Amino acid sequence: MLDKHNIAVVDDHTLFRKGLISLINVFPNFEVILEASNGKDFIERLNPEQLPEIVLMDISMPEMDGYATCEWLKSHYPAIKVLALSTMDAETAIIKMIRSGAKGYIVKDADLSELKLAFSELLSIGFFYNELVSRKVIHSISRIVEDNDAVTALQKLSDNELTFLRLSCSEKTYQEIANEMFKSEKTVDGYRAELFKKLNVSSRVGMVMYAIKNGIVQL
Amino acid sequence: MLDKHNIAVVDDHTLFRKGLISLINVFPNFEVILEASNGKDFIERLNPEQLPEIVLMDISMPEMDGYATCEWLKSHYPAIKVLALSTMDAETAIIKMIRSGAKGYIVKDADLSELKLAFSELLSIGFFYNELVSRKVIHSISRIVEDNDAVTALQKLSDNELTFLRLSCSEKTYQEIANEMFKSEKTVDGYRAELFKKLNVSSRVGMVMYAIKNGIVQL
DNA sequence: CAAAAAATAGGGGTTTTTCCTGTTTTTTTA
DNA sequence: TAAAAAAACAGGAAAAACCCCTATTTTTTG
Repeated sequence: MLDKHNIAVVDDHTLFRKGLISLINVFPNFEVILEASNGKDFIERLNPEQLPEIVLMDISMPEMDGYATCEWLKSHYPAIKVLALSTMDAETAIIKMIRSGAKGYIVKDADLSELKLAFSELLSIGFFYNELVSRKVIHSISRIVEDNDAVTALQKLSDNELTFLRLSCSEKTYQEIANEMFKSEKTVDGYRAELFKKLNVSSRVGMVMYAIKNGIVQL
Repeated sequence: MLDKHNIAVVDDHTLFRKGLISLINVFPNFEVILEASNGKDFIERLNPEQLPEIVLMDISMPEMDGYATCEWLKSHYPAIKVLALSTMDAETAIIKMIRSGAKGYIVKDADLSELKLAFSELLSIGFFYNELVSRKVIHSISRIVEDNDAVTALQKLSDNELTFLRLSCSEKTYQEIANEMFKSEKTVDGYRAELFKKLNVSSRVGMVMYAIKNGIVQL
């Protein structure tokens, strides 16, 4: 009788999670021992007596997203391998997830055989990067510096800058935004200038697109 | 021995589709008889000898999306009930899908019992709208006219307007866009004015947000 | 073909955005 | 608590965006 490998599945979409689990449990040598709907939930449920070897983790989740959870795992349980699972094949998401410590990346429209392959590779050689990911990574090497800026920029925005940025994603004039924030128009012009520098943009449109791209505002 | 109800599942994310199918097949009175990765694929596989009663359909898919497929079904097989399945709980998506003929809407983070309930309701009373959807629908009633504009506006944009709109989603000035399009700045100013009217916006930022919201440009 | 519609372009104006340069006020920190 | 740093505010000016009106030219259509 063989020892099954323990898997955890973290995804906020219940139907997807349940379905994935039922698929994995059909594999003869893998078993899902833990499921959670987001990073916070996962950490709470994590039992040190029975740790998973592989965590299948979605990127975008409420409460605590894939990046943060991956970072947490890296520092608390470095032996646990994270396989990032996402609909996005966006370069930035892949890079960011790998930076956060993910050992592999698989898109949701992959097929079962690829998932199985990913599991095996993770257990044998410790990582799994298919062609898609490799291509994206190679393509991004030239842009790593900018990406880095983009990733860290978010943390450095002040509350006022963030509020201003959100309000700018509208048809309001800066004058109207100033009124809404109970600030002088010259003050918000300062926020604008600061944001242009921090986000590396040169127009309000660029700023708005940055905000949308990085989920600072939702449409 | 009971007759199982036939279900079709249309979703481009293979893992999700396969998982969902394995979940549904556990239901004693439902059986998945058809799976497809997008609308076009679905129509090709559809066998008039054995039609599904319910089609679980994703909204955003390559080749042919949920809206178009739903419209096609409405005119070709009006008896088949579409249950829209999406990660988005955006009002516009729900409304648009219902307009296209979907008989129900369920988000991907619903749980299994809700899916089962949706199936039963579809078969018994012909539709399924949970509170989430109802709330969104009610909230949108006041805005149906505008939504209607938004839905139809897309078809009415000329090639030049579309090109201009896409180019506007950048930090280029209108002058630069005019050069790129080999048009006078006054001409593109005309496109701008026309787009403001058609999209019902009053600033470039509003125009850009419309374009992003409606998938005219991708980030 | 002639009328209508759409695309192109211009003139000239106001408002908003962008970009300088500063000063004053508040907050942080050594 | 005094110095330093950060935030708020401001004048002025150029660039860009926005707006209204008119006038060709091209395309569509009855």
